[in-house]
Amino acid sequence: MMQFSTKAEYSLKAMINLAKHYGKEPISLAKIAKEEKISKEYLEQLIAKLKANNLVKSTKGVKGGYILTKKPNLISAADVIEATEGSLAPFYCVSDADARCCTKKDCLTKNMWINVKKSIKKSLESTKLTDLYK
Amino acid sequence: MMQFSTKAEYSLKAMINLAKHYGKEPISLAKIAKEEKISKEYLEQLIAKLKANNLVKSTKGVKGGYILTKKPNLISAADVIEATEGSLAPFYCVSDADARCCTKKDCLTKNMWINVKKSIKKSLESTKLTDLYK
DNA sequence: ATAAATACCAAGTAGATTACTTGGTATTTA
DNA sequence: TAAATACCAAGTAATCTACTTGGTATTTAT
Repeated sequence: MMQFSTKAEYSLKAMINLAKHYGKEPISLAKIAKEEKISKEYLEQLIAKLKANNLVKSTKGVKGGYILTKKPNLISAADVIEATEGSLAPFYCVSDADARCCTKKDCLTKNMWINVKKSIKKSLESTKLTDLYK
Repeated sequence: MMQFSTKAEYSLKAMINLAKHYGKEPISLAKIAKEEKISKEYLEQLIAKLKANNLVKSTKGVKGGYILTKKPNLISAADVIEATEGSLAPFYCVSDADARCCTKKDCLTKNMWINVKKSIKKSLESTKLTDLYK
């Protein structure tokens, strides 16, 4: 089955948590993990990807933690999910990472996957962090 | 990564193969498998699902094989992929099979997944077998 | 200075899933 | 009666997910 994994779920929860505290002091990973009921050690790996994609920044040491790099209304679900899942491509032949596919000039099936990918992207890009909490 | 598996790929290939021969004699699984370069034994499992979803019908014995139950322009990619992949839901909380999700009355994240699912479905439902070959 | 709390990093692992294979039985036609 | 087909159930190797384990580096409070 084609389903986003808990990577998408957990990273969205973490980003929503940070969005709610936007403008305040950094929040530690331990606090986010506890509040969102996610393994801290696993979330660590996901937030590393969010940082690599410039969605959060960190400060070390006591009182350290994470904050968003941008206002919550400027970060989309697509940004978050693409960072942690790696791609929004619903099929390998339309993934940037894995572009092996049929060699045909104009593959009709590939065109279909391109459309599916576009529609997924559109949905997720139009959803901002601010749309995910009230 | 959220990607459809080879189940979607193989079953689409098989159905396109059958669509091209629509109205003629049944085609054997062995022939489809050979032409599409798919393991016959694996394809057997996939075509069983297509049959269970009433997309193909079979005749046994020598000269036996498979034919489509409907005209190729009446069968969508969504029909085929849903039959073999099990669901088009991009996240467990919007899957019919697995409806466990947050207990909140109006979960904003769930609403997002509902929209994503709808847009995937729309793309795949609008693509008929006849759109996948010329 | 030192201890505590934090981020950061690399490698290992159990369980689930995918993509098959294996070894059959049942049915139909030549 | 033999061959070709569909149909069926169970086993399996490789891969992926969702972690865990065991550290190091940095910063603040005491």
